[in-house]
Amino acid sequence: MDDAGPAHSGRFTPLAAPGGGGDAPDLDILGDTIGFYIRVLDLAVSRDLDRRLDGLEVARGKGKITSLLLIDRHPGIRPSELADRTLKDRAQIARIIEGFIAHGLVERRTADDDSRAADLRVTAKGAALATRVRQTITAQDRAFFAPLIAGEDRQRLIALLRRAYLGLLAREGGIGA
Amino acid sequence: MDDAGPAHSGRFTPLAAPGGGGDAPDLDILGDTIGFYIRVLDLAVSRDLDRRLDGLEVARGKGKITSLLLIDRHPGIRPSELADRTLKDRAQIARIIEGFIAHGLVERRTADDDSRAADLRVTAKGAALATRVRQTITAQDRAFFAPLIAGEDRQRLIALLRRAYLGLLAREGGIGA
DNA sequence: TATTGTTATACTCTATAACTATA
DNA sequence: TATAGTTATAGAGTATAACAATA
Repeated sequence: MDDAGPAHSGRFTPLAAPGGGGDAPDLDILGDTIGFYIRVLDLAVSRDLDRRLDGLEVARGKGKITSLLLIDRHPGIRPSELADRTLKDRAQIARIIEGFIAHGLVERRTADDDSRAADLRVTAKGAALATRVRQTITAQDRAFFAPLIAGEDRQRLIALLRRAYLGLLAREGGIGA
Repeated sequence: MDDAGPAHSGRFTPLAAPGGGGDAPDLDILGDTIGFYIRVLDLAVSRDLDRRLDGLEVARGKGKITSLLLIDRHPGIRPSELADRTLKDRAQIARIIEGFIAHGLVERRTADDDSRAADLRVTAKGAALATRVRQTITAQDRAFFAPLIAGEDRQRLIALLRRAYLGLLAREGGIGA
C-alpha cells in the first residue's frame, strides 16, 4: 500500500507475482472457490480454441467438438449417450447432430434393437475432420497452458481435474456407477 | 471387456472407479488436455450455480456475477478495468453495467480526471445483493465440489488453478507485471 | 491518432416445454 | 406409463464492427 507503483490504471493494488510470497489481493473476492477459476479459465481457453479452429467447420462455439470426437471414437453411439457424456440435454444434442449431418460429417440410422433409438457414426469426411480437430486441440491446449503451468504441476492439475470430472459423471449421469 | 455389466446403456466401457487403478477409458479422447476438463466442469458448476442464484436478480447467466462483485469491492472502478479483470470485451461490460443500473444496483458518474471514463460504484441495494451473492457462491462452490475433491487435494487444486489464472491475467490483460 | 465507452448486429449456447413414436 | 428423439421458443453470452466523445 505504499510502494509498487500502479502498473495499469493505478486503481488496483498490483497483483503479486505468481511465484511471489503473498496472495494476489483481488482474489479474495472469490479466490477461495474452485468455480471462479474454472469460469475464467474456461472463457479464455475456449475463446483461444475458437480462434485456432476457425475454418474447420465446427469452429464457432466449443459445444460441438466433444460430440464429434465421441461419435468418431464410438461408432454407433446414441444421442442420449452423447448427452450424458457431454452433460448437455437431448434437445441440444439433437441440433448438434442435425448440423453434423447437414455438413456431411455424421450419418444417422435407426438402431437395430430399438426403433426409437438412433445410431450415429462419422462419415469419411467426419473422421478426417475429427482427426484434424483432435490434433488441433491437443496442440492448442499445450501451447495455451504451457506458459501458465508446466511439468509436474501440469500433470498434477490434470489428475485433480480428472478426478473431479469422473466424480461428476458418476453423480450426474449415472454412468459407470 | 468381460465382466462389469453395463450400467447405463451397455455401449460404453464402464468408467473405472476414480480411486481405482486404470484410467477411465473414454478420457483418451481429450483426457490429456486441461481444456477438456475445464470446459465440462465449467458447464456443470455454472449450471448448478445458476439454479442456486435463481431469483437473485443477477440469476441467469454467470457473466454478470464477477462484475458486480468487483464493483462492490472496488468503488470507482472503470468499465475498461472490469473488462480486463473478467476477460470480457468492453461492449459486453457496457451492457452488463446498463443492466445493473436499470436494476438500481450500480451508479455511474463521469470520472474526475478523465471525462471519457466512467466511475462505477454499487448502491446500497447493490452492496446488499453482492453480499448475498458472495455468500451463496461460496456455499455453492463448497457443496458442489465437496463430494468430488476434498481436503488437501482441494487446496492443491485451487493453488494450481490460481497460478494459471494469474499467469493468464499477466499475459492477456497486461495487468500487474 | 489513440483511448473510453457505447450501440448495433449476428451467431452460439442453454433451458424449457411440448410433441412423436416406440417400448 | 416411461423412454428416445425431435422441434420450437426464449433468454443469455460472445464476437465484431462502427460510432461519438475525449485525450
